Amino acid sequence: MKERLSGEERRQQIVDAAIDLFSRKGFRGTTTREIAEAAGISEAMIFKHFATKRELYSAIIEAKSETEELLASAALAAREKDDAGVLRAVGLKMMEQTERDPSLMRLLLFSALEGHELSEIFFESRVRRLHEFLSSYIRERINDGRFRSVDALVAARGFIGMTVHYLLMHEVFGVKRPPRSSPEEVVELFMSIFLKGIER
Amino acid sequence: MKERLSGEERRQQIVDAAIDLFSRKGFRGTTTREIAEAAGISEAMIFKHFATKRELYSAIIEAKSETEELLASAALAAREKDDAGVLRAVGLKMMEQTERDPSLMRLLLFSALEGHELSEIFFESRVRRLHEFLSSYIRERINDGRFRSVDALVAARGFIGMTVHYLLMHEVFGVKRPPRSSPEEVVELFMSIFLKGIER
DNA sequence: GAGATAAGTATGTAAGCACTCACTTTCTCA
DNA sequence: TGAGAAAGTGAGTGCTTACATACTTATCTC
Repeated sequence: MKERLSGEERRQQIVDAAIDLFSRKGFRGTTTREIAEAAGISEAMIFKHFATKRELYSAIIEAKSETEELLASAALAAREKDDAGVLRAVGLKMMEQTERDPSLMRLLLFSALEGHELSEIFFESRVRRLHEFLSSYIRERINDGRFRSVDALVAARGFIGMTVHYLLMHEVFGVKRPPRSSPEEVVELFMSIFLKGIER
Repeated sequence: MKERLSGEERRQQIVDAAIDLFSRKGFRGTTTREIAEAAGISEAMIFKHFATKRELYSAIIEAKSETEELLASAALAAREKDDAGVLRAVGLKMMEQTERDPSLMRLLLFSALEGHELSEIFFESRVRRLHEFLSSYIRERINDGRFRSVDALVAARGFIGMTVHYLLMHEVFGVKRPPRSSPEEVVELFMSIFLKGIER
C-alpha cells in the first residue's frame, strides 16, 4: 500500500498537508509529527526536504504570495471607467478566491498575528496591492469629478473591508452565510451602497 | 525589592500579564514561564491561582466577554431615528474601544483561529450583539421607507466591516494610520458613504 | 507571641517537541 | 546487472513544556 514518490511529488504532498494544518492550527499549533502523519510518511522525510519547520512554513508563504493577476478584470473595467464594474470585479475576485482557497485568509491572519518574518511579503502581495489599485482608481474618479472629494485610501479600505469582513465571519468565526444571499448578491449590495455613497 | 501581594492582587497581576502575552503571541505561543516572568513571580504561583494554563486563558476570555453597554449612545440615537447618529455611535465605539484596549481584537482573532472552546461566547458578546443591533435598526428604517429594501443583516455587516477592517489593518497588520485622518474623520466618511448609499 | 493561614519558592517530572543518525529499500542507467 | 543515487524509515537526542511536590517565609488573629 505504500507508494514511493519522486522527490518533487513528495515535496508537494508535504506542502499540501502542511498548508491544511498551518491554516487550521497556526505555525505553533502544528507539529511536524502531524504533518508527517497527514502526508503518510515519517517525520524524517520532512527534514529531507526542508531544513527546519520554519523553512517549510516560509516556503508556503512565499508560494502563496505568488500573485496571479487578480486585478485583470478590474483593471479592464477601470480603463473604461466602469465604476460598478470595478467594484464588482474587486469584490467578486475576493469572494471567489477565498472560496476556492479558504486556507489563504487563515494563513494570512495567522502569520500576521504570530508575527512571522515573511508575513509582510504575504500582506504586500495579497492585500496592499489591492488597496493601492482601488484607491488610485477612486482618486482618479474624484479628479474626474464623478466621486465626492474624500480620502481615497480610507474609502478604498472601506469597500474592501465590507467584503473582507464578510468573509472573515465565515472563514474564521464560522458564521453561516445568510441563506438568502449568494456571494454575487452580497457583492452587488456592497457595490451599490458604496457607489451610491461615494458618487457626487 | 520583592513585594508580597494579597491573593486577589496577585491574581489580577497574573491575568494582566497573561492578557498582554496571549494577545501578542496567542495561547500556544505563550508559555507559563513567560507569564510568571512578566508578573515577577515563580511559575508555581500561577498554578496556585489557576489549575491549568487553559483555565487562565478561559478566565481572561470570560472577563473580556463581560459586556459593558457599548450600545448605549447608539441606542439613544436609534430611539430618535437619527440615522447618522446611530452609525456614528457604532463606528466610534468600535474605534474608541479598540484604541483603549488593543488586546481585545487580537484575543478575539486568536481565540477564533486557534479554536478555543470559549471563543463563541467571546464572539457572541463582542460581535454578534453589534450585528444584531445594527441590522434590526436597518430593518426598522427599511420598514419606515427611509432605507432602500436590502438584506439588513448583510448591510449591517458591511458597515461594521468597514470599521473593523480599518482597525484590523493597524492592530494586526501594522499598517500606519493615514496621517491626515483622525478616527473621527474616518468614521464620518464611512458613515456618510454608507448612509448615502442605503438611503432611498 | 504562638500558631494558623496564606504567599511564595526551588526543584523536580513526564510528556512532547524539532530535529538527527544510522540504516534499508527501491529505482536508474551505463 | 550491478553500483550509485535517491526515497524512505525507526529509534533516538537534548531541550522545552505544563504542571507537581515539598518546602520556606511573611502576615494575621486571638
